[in-house]
Amino acid sequence: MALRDRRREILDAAAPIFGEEGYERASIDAIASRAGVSKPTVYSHFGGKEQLFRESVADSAQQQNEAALGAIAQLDYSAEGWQEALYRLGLGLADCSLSPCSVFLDRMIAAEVGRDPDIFDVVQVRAVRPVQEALAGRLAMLGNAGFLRIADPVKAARQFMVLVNAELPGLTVLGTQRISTEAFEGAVHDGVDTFLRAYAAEPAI
Amino acid sequence: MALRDRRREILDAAAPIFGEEGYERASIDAIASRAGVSKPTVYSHFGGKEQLFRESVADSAQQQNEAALGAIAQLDYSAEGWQEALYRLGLGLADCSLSPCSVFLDRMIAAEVGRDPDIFDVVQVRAVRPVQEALAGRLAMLGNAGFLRIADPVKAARQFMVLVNAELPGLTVLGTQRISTEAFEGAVHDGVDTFLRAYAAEPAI
Amino acid sequence: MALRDRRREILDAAAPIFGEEGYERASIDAIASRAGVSKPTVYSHFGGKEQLFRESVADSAQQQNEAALGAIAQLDYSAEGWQEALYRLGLGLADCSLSPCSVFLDRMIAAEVGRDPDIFDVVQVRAVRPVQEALAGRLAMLGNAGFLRIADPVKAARQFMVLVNAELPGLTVLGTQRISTEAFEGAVHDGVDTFLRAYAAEPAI
Amino acid sequence: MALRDRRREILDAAAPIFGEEGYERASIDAIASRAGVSKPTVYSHFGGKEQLFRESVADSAQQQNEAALGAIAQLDYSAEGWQEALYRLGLGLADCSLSPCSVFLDRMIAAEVGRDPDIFDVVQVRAVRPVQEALAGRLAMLGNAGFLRIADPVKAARQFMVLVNAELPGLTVLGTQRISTEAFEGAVHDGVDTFLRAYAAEPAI
DNA sequence: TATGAATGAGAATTCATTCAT
DNA sequence: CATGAATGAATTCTCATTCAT
Repeated sequence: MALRDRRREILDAAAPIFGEEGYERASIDAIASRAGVSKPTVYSHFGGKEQLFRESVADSAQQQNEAALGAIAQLDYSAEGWQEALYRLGLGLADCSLSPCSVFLDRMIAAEVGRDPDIFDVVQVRAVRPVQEALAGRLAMLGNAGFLRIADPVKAARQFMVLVNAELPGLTVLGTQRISTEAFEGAVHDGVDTFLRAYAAEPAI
Repeated sequence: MALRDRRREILDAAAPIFGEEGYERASIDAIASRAGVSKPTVYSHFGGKEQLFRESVADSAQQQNEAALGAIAQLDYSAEGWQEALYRLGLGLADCSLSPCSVFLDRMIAAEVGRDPDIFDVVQVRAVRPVQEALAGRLAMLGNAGFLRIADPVKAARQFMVLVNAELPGLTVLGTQRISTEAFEGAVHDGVDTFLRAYAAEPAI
Repeated sequence: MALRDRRREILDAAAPIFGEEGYERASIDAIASRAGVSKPTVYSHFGGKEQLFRESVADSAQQQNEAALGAIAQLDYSAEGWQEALYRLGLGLADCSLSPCSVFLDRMIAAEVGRDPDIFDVVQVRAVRPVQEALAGRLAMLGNAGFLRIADPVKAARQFMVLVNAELPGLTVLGTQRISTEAFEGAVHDGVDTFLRAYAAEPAI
Repeated sequence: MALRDRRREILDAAAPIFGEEGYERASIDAIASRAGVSKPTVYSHFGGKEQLFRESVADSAQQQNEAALGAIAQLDYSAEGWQEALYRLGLGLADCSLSPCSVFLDRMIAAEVGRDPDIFDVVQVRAVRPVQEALAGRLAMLGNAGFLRIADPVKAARQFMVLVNAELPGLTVLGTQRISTEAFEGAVHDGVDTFLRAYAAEPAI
């Protein structure tokens, strides 16, 4: 039990420090101190900085995954509400992208992919791909239902993601600045709009 | 003469090292050595690591800017060729996004924006915004010509950019892996396709 | 145990190196090496060069204080021996002034007072003032006993100190050169002589 | 001419920088810049930092010497005014001791005597000894005139110097702090008083 | 197992000094 | 002569990592 708790405490301490400072600047000292344990304890649990980092990334990817899947699971594909639901889905996914956890992941893979290409795969496999596939599945359902005309649902899912997030990096300085709700919702709305215009079964909008 | 050359040599040495190692791991020693000068020479020219980094980012942004504007300048908006030209433009811009210079910029701003928020603005002002506006101008011309229906050209330009690049990070592991020409062109094509479907004046495709 | 020992070992190594080389030339490397520890150990115990220097100064002031107070405590102010005792006191205090510890202090405060005015106060409070006051107290006793005529004992104490030490800097090149016992005793004797002539209750000499 | 001027300009720039920063912290860059010349010019005139430092010390010793000799030369040894003149002499010499030039010398010899014992001799020969001897000569005249009873005039001169300066280091933090005229004159007065009591031909005071 | 103490390796930065012009 | 540019050497300081307890 204590062992499991220690691991969690250390991971919970590591993520924000890695996220804010980056891999190099993050010091084991700071992480251990924030977790309330001593440095050798970190080593006995994780083996070293690199492994701690990987586990931290994997852990954040897991959380990110769960949050995004949660948003997708709520998508309604009934005849009346599907468009409205797609806008809400866009908001949910965009919100995930601005979560500290996701901002952390984006920074880490950008910064460390050169040093450790594995983390890219880890995040792809644990977070990006499952979300894309879940989203693709939902879009396919809308296709089957005749609302959308979608040849390649996975590709469409990726395009949905980038359109929904198209404005956000610039507005939030890569997730480091807060943004008004109106600006946020407007930006997401525009992305979903374009997606709908491109994929609507009939020239709806 | 020597002065200008030294500066350039150092900047040319700094960009790939910062790009591959990240700010922290990049050592002035390595940069000086790659530039064929001694460490104090780097200091006398740039004052310190942080300033060198900023100048390196600004310099890369400039290069990125020029390359992208070059691609945009070639856009043809005549009646016959405009669609073909838009596909070519997509390829050109996507190619810019995979250039070492652009990969360097993306990694650096993602990784270092927390430590030094200014670099985000520098890149926005020097590279992102001018390109967006030039692209927006061209899209607006296509709108005026009656080919596209575009309410907000700047927004459309951003969406064009993200659609064209939607698949590339995943395919190239954030620009660190080579990719086949076919895969590259296919990915870009899909992005332009979706853009055209969303913005075409008549349901052309 | 180890902690206390390390501190002491480092302080004992630092004082002569600071004393011989001065603050700037003294290198943490040299101090660590002389103390038989590694550089980071010095940093973990003292935080940095400046703090180590201050602690070293304070430590030397403490030692200097104890040595000088020891010499003063032995002053006899009985009727028969008081003059002889005053000569011996002069020798004792002058001897303190030539101790490595005192030479170190004098050099450091002279050299570094501009950079760090606090060290002057530290030495005054920890070493100079207590000694002056102890000496003043003894001189006042000699005054009360009718041997000396002393209006301001603290001032007299300062004058006693400078008279006793008047010749020594020149003879010992500021404490860096050895000196014969005769020369030393003669120099001190002259200072005490003058003091006695100035303060004797009756024109004794 | 220009050569001579350059030397003077550099020496005039060097003294305050050495005095305020100490030998190690003083940078040739700063000295050259203050003198309005370039670094190699300093080297061509003085050969190196160490030599520049020595020349700077010798130069300051010369100035110190002249100032002190000037004060001594004014000593009146007529029957009526000699005591008053001795007080004025004390003030003059103490004033010299607080001059920037003298404070600089004191700091430099304290700080650098370990590294370069020659400078102690230079200052002794050029400044301390001539002043002591001039003062000794004047005191001897007062002895010959029957005002003072002085066995060893040089020793008496040294004692005069230390008594006159006894309080000043503590009051001025080794010359780094200003002091009120009253405090200054009082401190000097006390020193001369004690000197007079010790050396007066008759128990005058 | 958890820790206080210690360290080896490596980083940025500064500076006296020297050429080529 | 005077200088702008360049450098080799040295210094402070930090950090991941490991023992002895």
